[in-house]
Amino acid sequence: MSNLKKDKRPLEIPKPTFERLKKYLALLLQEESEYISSEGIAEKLNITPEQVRKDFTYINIKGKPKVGYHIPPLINELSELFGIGVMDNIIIVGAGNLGSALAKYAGFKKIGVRVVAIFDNDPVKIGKFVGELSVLPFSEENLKRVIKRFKVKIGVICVTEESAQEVANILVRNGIKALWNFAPVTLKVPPGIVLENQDITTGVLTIKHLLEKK
Amino acid sequence: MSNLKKDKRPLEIPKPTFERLKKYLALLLQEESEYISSEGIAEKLNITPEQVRKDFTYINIKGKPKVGYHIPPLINELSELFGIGVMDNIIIVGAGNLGSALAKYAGFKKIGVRVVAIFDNDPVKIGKFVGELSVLPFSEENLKRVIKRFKVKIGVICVTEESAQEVANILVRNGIKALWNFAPVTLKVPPGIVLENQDITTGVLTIKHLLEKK
DNA sequence: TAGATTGTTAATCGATTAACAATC
DNA sequence: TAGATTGTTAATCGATTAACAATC
Repeated sequence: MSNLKKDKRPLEIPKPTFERLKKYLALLLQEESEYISSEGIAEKLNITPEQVRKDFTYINIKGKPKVGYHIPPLINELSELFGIGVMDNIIIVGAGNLGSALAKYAGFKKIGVRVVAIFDNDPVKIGKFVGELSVLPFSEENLKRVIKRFKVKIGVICVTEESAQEVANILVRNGIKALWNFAPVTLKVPPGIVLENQDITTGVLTIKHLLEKK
Repeated sequence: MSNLKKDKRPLEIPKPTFERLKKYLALLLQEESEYISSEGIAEKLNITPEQVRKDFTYINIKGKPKVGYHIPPLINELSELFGIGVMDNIIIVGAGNLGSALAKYAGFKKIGVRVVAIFDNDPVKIGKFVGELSVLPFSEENLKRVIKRFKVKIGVICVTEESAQEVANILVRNGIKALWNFAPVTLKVPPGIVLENQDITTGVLTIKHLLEKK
């Protein structure tokens, strides 16, 4: 366990800090140099170096004055925080363009994620290959088998908004513990199930708002 | 202009409020009833009704005690805030699965966004149709022409991380004012250019972190 | 050593929550 | 009218910023 202060009280990472830590990790994974200063990080993310240093007090790393932070251990520490060391098998439901894009996404490996199956109920898509995976029919038997065999905890929803809730129900019923939802719907899930909505349109709303102000 | 208080001082919408307003809008667009209470909204988004009411003080709407908020005017007000009334033409660079998914995404209309062109430099993809659009060769001439003709201000980057920065440079050079970046890279853009990074992996990091704590 | 950069504490700022009055 | 729900002000809580001491 890493987030202990000297006095041994574990401390909760504030939400905003947590979000920034994700950005630091993404940035560091791209970095090629060996060391980086708080200033270096701050600059690329449009925040202050003080912010960066403060955020780092929540994880167990030390920088060197005059040098900055050694990147590899920093990546390790952040990786541990996000549970990247443990490889999680995930399944994707919906083999449309979005589902296919995710199934083929190369960056998952770096963050401890492996796509083990992709499902669809469109006969045209079933059996076709998406990257190295053949599209499986979305039946409860198939689902059950895959989830059991690969100990899958995370299900990705890439279906239409009309089917999203039903798919969510089926996944949860078959033992999925977390849903990563790309459909533009507000899903209802039982307590204890982790739900992460990845609303793809929100970004463009921010852009429109910013452009309007000019 | 809508965000004035009684005393006519315009007031900045706090960032967290702004983010929630986006969620309210997404939710309301799915809603079928005519009225909704702060409690009704709060429940679906796992926040408190007080939060919702407080947030609404930043926009120009009034609810009715005992009834709640009338959804249509609420949607209008939020739409105005995000500049949804004005239709923005956007172009997509990269006709892979992700670019294609976006090009075909039906929900854009609702938020005042229209995809007018999709580019790629892969000869295999050029000329093929993605929805109703034929993939255009990614040349500066084509780009210039489309941007001028459709008054395009927003460019979407759906290319590999290797080409993303170069594509960004070319878009900006040809008059694009805002970039919506789906490539997992930290782009550098000149001041004045709006940059919105849509890092698709961040969601799963949150999931992994939450699952780990159990 | 001098200087740069980290790490930490204190002060400020801003957002959330609580309480309650207004109102349909 | 009574009751429910909004709207707003004040109190609390939490995050950011500033200042500076520690250290390589």
